[in-house]
Amino acid sequence: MSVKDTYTDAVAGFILEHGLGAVSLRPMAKAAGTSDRMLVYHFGSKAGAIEAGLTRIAERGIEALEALLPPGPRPATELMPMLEGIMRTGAFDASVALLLEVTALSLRGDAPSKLIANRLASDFRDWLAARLTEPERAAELLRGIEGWGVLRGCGLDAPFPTG
Amino acid sequence: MSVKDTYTDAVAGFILEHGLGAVSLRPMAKAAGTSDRMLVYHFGSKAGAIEAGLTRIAERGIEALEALLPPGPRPATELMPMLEGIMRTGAFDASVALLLEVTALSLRGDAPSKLIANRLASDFRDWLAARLTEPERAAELLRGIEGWGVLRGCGLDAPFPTG
DNA sequence: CTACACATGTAGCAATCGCTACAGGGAGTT
DNA sequence: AACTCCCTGTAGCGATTGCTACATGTGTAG
Repeated sequence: MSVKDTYTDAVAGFILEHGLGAVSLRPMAKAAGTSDRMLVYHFGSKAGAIEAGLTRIAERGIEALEALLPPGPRPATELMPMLEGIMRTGAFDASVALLLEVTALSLRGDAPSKLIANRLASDFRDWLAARLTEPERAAELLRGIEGWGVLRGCGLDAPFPTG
Repeated sequence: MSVKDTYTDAVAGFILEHGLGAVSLRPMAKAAGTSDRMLVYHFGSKAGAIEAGLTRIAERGIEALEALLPPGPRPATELMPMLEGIMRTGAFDASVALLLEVTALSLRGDAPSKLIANRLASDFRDWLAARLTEPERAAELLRGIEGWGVLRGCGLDAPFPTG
C-alpha cells in the first residue's frame, strides 16, 4: 500500500468521524500522522483530498454492513428487521450523517458531491436488491430506510420499513 | 418589527440560501445590510445568530408549503401526488438540504441541532397528520417523503410514497 | 558517482475567522 | 444641562484557513 493510499485511508476515517463540515487540512493531517503540506502535495488541494477520502469511503461502502449479516438473499420480512437491529445500535450513525451532508451539498448544486452522493445511494440500492429475494422492492425499501434514518436523526421514532 | 427581528429574518434567509456550512459572520452581516459587530451584539455570538435564524425558519416552517395546497384534510391518495408535484419543482430543495444538514449535526451529537431537527421534523409530521384523512399514516408517509427527498438529492428517482 | 524523480520538513503568506475594546450618536429621563 | 441606555462604526486582536516557496532528504536508474 502506497503512502498516498495510507493517507487516503486516514482522510476517509477523519471525514467519517468528524463530518465534511469539520474538515481542515492541519487537523486532518495530524490525524493522518503527517503535515498539511503532504496532503496538498499528494492530493493537489483540500478538495482533492476530500474527494479521494469520499471515494475511498464509497469503495469500502457496504463492507461493514455486509459483515454483520448472514450471507445470501432474504425476503424483506427477514432482512429488514435485521437491518433495523443494526441501525438502532448507532454503529452507522456517522455514515448516515455523512451521506446526509453530501446529499445536502448535492441538493445545493455542488458537482463533486452529486457524483459521490449518487454513487453512495445507488451502491446501497444495488446491494439491497442483491440481498432481497424481491429485488424489485429495493428502491421502495431504500427510500424507507433513508427516511427512517433522517427521522431517527431528528429524534423521531418512525416505524422501520417492513415487508 | 424590531431591528433584531429584521436581522433574524435576514439571517434565516442567508442560512436557507447558503446552507449551515457556509455561514460566517461578515458575509451574513453584509447580506443583512449591517456588520458582523451588530450580529454579535444582538445575538451574542455566531451560534446565537444561527440558532435564532433556525428558530425563525422553524416558525415560518410550513407556511410556504401550506400556501401551495388547497385547504382541508385529504386522503393520502390525493395529497401525496400534490406534494410530489410541489417537491419536484425544486422549490423546496434548499429547505430539504438545510434539514439534512441539521440532521447530520444532530446525528453527530450537536445538542442545539438536536432540538431544531426534532422541531422541524415533528412540525412537519403534525402538519401532515392534520392534512390527512388518515392521520395515523403520517409517520409512515413522512418517512417516505424524507427518504424520497434524500434519494432525489442523490440523483435517484425513487417512487414517491402513495396511499 | 551522478543524476534525477519522488517525497518531506520548515517557514511563511495573504485571507478570513469569531470576537472584542473603545468611542461615540441619539433618544429619552431627571 | 447632565445622565443613562440602546445602538452602531472603527479598528484590531489572536487564531486558523488553504496553500506555496525553498531547501533538503532518499532511493533508484544510468
